[in-house]
Amino acid sequence: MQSANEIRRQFLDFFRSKGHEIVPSAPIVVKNDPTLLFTNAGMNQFKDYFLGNREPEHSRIADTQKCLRVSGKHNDLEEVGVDTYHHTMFEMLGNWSFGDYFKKDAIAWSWELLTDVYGIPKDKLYVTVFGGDATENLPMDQESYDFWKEFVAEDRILMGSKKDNFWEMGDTGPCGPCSEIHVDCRADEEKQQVSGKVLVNADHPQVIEIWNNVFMQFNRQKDGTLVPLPAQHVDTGMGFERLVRVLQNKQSNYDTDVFTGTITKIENITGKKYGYTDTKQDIAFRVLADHIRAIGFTIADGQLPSNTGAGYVIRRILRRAVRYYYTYLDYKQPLLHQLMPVLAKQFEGVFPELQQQIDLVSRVVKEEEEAFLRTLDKGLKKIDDIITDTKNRSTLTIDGKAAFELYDTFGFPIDLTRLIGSEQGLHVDEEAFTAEMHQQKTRSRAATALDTDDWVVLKDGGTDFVGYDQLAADASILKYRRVSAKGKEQFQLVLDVTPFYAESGGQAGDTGLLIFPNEQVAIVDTKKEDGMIIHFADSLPENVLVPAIAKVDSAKRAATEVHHSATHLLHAALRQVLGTHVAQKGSLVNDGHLRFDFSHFAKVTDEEIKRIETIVNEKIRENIPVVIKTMGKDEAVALGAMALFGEKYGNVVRVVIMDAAYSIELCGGTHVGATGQLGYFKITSEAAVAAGVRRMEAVSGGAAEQYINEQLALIAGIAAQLKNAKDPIKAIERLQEERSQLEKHVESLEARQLVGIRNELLTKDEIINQISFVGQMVTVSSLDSLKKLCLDLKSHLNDHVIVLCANIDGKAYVAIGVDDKVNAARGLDAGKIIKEKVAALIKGGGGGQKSLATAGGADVSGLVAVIETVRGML
RNA sequence: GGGGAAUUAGCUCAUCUGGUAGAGCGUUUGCAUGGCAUGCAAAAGGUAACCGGUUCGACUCCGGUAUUCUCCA
Repeated sequence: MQSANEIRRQFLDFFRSKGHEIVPSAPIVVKNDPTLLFTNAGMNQFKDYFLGNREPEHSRIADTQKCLRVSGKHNDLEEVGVDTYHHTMFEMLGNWSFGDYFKKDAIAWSWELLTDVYGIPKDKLYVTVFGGDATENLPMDQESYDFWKEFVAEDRILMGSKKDNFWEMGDTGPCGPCSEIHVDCRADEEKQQVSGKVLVNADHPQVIEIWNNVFMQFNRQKDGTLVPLPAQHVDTGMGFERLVRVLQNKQSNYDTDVFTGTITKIENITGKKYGYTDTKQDIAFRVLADHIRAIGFTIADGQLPSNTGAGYVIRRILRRAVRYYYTYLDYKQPLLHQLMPVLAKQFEGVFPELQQQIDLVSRVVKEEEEAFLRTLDKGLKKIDDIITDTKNRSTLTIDGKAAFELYDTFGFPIDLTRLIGSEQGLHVDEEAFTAEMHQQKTRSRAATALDTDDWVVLKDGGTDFVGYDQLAADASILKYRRVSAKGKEQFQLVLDVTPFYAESGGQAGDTGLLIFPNEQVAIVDTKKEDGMIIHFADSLPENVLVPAIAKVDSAKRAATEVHHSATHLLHAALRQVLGTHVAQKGSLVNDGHLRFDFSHFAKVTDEEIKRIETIVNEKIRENIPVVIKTMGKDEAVALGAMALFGEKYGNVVRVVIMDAAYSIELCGGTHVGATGQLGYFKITSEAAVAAGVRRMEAVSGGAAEQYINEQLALIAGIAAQLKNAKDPIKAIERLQEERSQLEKHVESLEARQLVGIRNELLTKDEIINQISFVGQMVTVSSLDSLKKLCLDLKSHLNDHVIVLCANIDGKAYVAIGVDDKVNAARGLDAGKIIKEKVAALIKGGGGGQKSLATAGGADVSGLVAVIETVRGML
């Protein structure tokens, strides 16, 4: 039996032998594309070639691409693991022709690979071709049909609908018919009963599509018409996991050696056995085997779990995995991180990025698991309360609102609530739960509602970016549009020539001015979208057709460049001081400061920070010229340039060098001319952002100078307050020490004073009707002391009624204590006495308990009457 | 970006509707045992995140700030 690794190798070898260039997988995490969080198809990284925005370096390419799908028509996260063939992360094998070969070769090669190389019996295969569509006026794909006829019996060539066999990238753009290959994996007796023909494209688990060949031959215009493309392309995708399942003759993707390694490991860890069935326990095995791949490779590509965007998707996948092992494998500690080494080893030869960062990834996963297990623990406590409450209300329905609160506020999974409820014979009010969920979604959408007008196109063409060399340029507007969010209106402008740097690689977008003959428009930000440089403005010029001078705010740009160059110096210094495991995990550079996230497993000590600062400042004083070159990627790597995990680089890269022996980085940002321009560098903070990831913030240039001045002013201020003590720190320590001693002293004095008053009051005890009565005016400093005094007296007198009155800062205060026995025998209640009798006498309010109550009021003259009134009640 | 929640002793957390801030673990001390594991007893430890308001009285109610958690986008 061929192993999965051999099968993958054979695919790549086969297409290499047909003249294809084999390229690495693009990162699974997509950056700088707001429409896509993850790579979800093999062609993603080649989109620009099909759109004609970029020229491919090879006309024939093949690869295996890491993809992730967590939503879509057939791929809901909650379904993964339940069946035997859906996945979150999967590999897509693909071969591409960019204006090179077309239908004939693509069809012949796919047949050759499947039947000759892989040896799939021909009578297991069916193919589909596009059958035409009358409403679109599209003919049937006769060409493909004819090419297939050479290999396949005609009754195995099926006609497909537009839905299944016509592929489009979007509403407009390249599109064309496609041809799929399906495999019938059923047993012979089943095949005799029902022909595989009718099961193709019918969601049968054993009759499955394994390969899709898309033939891009049209371009769809905005008006919906189709124009033949000048260059025709081939885009194919073969699901690797399915292919392996077919070749290894298994019923389920999870029975192939793509997954058995991790499943065996899970068996070892949990002591449970995988049983190939649909029990919850077996589903849990599949969920873990699937999810661990998605989690491992996304983190290796630099995306940490978080509470927004792509990071939130990873967090959800990870938590679903935890939920399954926690509930169905009865394993209550972190498990996923233990699988990571097995996975990394398995993919070492294909996707080495996981093995290279195995410590970091395992650590991040473990920490994330621990955090969620804590969340579960807290939720379990809360759900106990909810169940008790439900039972107390003598109903079997758990309040939907309560279930939602548990989910929404405490992150407790709703399916666990259902499960635990059902163990107690309860069910969740699903309708109310869904209603709450709906409200939450509506609220969020309303808050992020973005109203975008259509582009108003003035001129065709692309943008020429000149910002590396110039800070001003003559420019005219190519197109613009209005965007409004939450009542704020903005305009986006695209220029034919621009010196404005769009936010990228952590460097903030430029701001500046568009200077027209009669007016100026402020550019408040610059960002990239779909490869366009978009300038944000709060208003439009009167006449959008007039050329302008586009002028970048040069002071701000310069300050930003200082921080960007400082980031490179810092990165190199970190690797020198902490070790070469330090890799960039995120970066932010603007005119005010820089922020740099990097992998490292311990707090950076004060001493290390000093050494890092020293190195960077030495490099600044060396005044090293910053050399920027474009060169081949291989050449750059050979020079020792640092490239980032999870970044996709073209074959020609921009390299920033600050002393070839010190710092060489691939970077598209803008920099100072020589390091001396940085002036000074200072780290302002160091902290953890996630397991194994630290964050440093620093300032350089003018910002550093300002920072130092502020710090010095602060110290001067402190010293002045301390009367310029020689050692301010010691002076503060002494002050704190003195303060706490004084506090203790005052406390004990007061306590002693209260004891004195108490003893004196005890001598004034009168017996009235067998009740020990104390009613006196006292002098104390606070209501609290009055209360304490009353409590103290209570513990020294049996069968007591105590009334203490005080004038504190001109306000009247009363505390009344009644012995429990007196309360029971005579019905005297301190709280009631205060409310009903005392409060009115002193023109105030009050209350308390039966045995002790307090009141306060404005009228001090009423206090004598208070004592007499209570005496009268005995 | 929007909603919800949490913040109390060194740690983990109680304190039902406003009315005397507690427990377990840990720490210290003493006692028991030749020593250790341990057992018993006692003590110390609090600006209830921070700021403001309502109230006779606020850990508790209201507003703001900070940090953390969580759901949605």
